[in-house]
Order: sequence, then structure tokens, then C-alpha cells
Amino acid sequence: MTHRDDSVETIQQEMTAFARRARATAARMHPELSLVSYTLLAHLDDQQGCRATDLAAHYYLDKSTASRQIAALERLGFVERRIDPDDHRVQVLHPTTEGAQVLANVTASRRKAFHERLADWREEDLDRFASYLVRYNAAQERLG
Amino acid sequence: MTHRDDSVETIQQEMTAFARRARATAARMHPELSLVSYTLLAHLDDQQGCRATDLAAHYYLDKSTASRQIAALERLGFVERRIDPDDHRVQVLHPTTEGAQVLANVTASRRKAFHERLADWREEDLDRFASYLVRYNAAQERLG
DNA sequence: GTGAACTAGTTGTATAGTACAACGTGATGT
DNA sequence: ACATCACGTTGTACTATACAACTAGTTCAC
Repeated sequence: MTHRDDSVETIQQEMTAFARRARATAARMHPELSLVSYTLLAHLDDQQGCRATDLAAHYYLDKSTASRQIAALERLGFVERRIDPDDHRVQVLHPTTEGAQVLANVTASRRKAFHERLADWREEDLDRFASYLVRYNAAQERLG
Repeated sequence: MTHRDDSVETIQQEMTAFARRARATAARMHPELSLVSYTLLAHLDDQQGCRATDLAAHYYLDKSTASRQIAALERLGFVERRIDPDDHRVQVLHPTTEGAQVLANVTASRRKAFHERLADWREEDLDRFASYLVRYNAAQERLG
């Protein structure tokens, strides 16, 4: 058991523990917008609108799941659909004004929570932690 | 927008993206043992047996959820219950031989996946990444 | 230009994971 | 001995998810 093995083991355990709690934590903090809805809405906002299929591909969801999530967001009045005039199969999705507002609130509150958790970190460590996470996620995406 | 803010923003995004995919990835890699079952079984193995209530507390689950998860693991033959002779309300849970075996397989395969993802990291970076994750999770637990 | 193949999205159905409330049963402490 | 507490199960409901079957538009080959 090398030091390297120890580190990998710790990384695995901590990533697992984090994943294990993330949804429940998000649901507790933001009952009005689940982690899933939040990420979908954030993606729409970020991309200035996109298709259901794009959301499904980006989040590894079945298109039926994406369809139902979008329907739920529409029912809540957070998303609106605009039929693409060039291809009538396609619906381009956009946050509504209200959706953008709720998203902004949740984003602000999430940001605050992260700032609190990381308040006593040195800037140098934050910087490195951020780049490690980017690197890790990129590798996971690359390797499946 | 300081450099510090940027780092926190990246950390938030990457942690969220990771959490967002973790279950699906785990399910794809290990259809025989979901992420939830895996963590519960691992805890039993680690603790040399514990109660349903302990699992619930440790994973922030309702006791009914713990009860059903355990029932599922028992149905699969991965967990057995031993009534505490000193308190007949209590069931001490243990992995069965088969449960321990399946757990060992999944653990080995998860470990392999993590090693692959982290293969080209310098030991120094692994070490720091591990300690950042520990620190982050501890803060999250402390602050809710 | 018409039919086959493809693409976008919805709906039916089934499953896992979860919470909350109500309950049964065993233990404890006045 | 009775009230209260602790442990676990069951009823119910909801969310997130996948897969399969479907409808309706689009494109391409001939």
C-alpha cells in the first residue's frame, strides 16, 4: 500500500460521501428547485436557450426524463418553449422571467453556502482545489 | 469579482456536476449494487456490524428508508440480522459471506476506476486533492 | 416527388430512492 | 404500573429515472 494508493482511497471515499449527500442537502436548502431542476435551468440560462435533446445529452439523461423535467419546469412557469421556425420538431427552451429570478436566488444562496464552507481557506488552496476538480471531472468524462 | 470568487464558483460548478452524475455512473458500472446499497454495506463491513438506526443517522436517511434498504439487501442475501440479546428491539446487521464478497468486488472495481482516472497525477497533487476533499466535507458537515 | 430512414419529443409503464405519518413492540424510569 | 421513549416496519405519496412504443416532422436516395 503506497502513499499514492492511500491518497486515491481517500479521494474515492470523500467523493462518494459527497455524492451520497448532495441531493438531500440541495433539497433541504432549496425545496423550491431540486438539484436536477436547478442544473437544467442553469444550463438553459447559460446557453441562452437550448433543446431538450441537448439537455439530455449534456446530463446523460434519457430524452423521456428530460421531457418530463422540462414539463415540470414549464408547469411551474420557469421555462417556456419556442418552436424553431426552421424545424417544427424542435422546441428551443428558455427560462421565463420568473424562472430566471428563481434561478438567480438559488444561485446566490448556493454561492453563499459555498463561500461559508470555504471561508477560512487560503486563496492559493482554493485555486488548486478548483483546478483539481476540473481535472478530475474532465478525466471522468474522458474515461466514462 | 475577485480571483477568490472565481475559484469558489468553479468549485461549486464542478462539485455540482460531479454529484449530478455520480449515481448514474455508479449504476452503469455496478448494476448489481447501487451507490446507496454499496455505501450502506460498506459501512456495515467497516463497523463490524451496526444498527439500522446508526445507518440512518450516518447517511441522513429516514429510518423507514434505512429499513427498506436493509430489507432489499437482506432479500439479495447480502445482509443478515442478529437480534441483540440485551435489547430485543435492536437488530445488529452484518454482511453475509456473499455480501462481503460482492462488496469486495465492487470496491476493487471502483478503486480501479479511480486509479485510472488519476493515473497521470503527480503524487503531490493526489495528496493535496485528498486533503482538500477531506477538509471540504468536514466543513460541509460542520455547517450543515 | 415519394417512400425509407432518421430526429425530436411525448407517453405508458416500471423501478429505485426517498420522506412523513401511523403503528407495534420492547425497554425504562418514575 | 403506567407513561414515555427507542427501534423498527408498513402505508402512502412523490421524484427521478430508464426503456419501449409511439407521433410527427425532416432529409435523402432514387
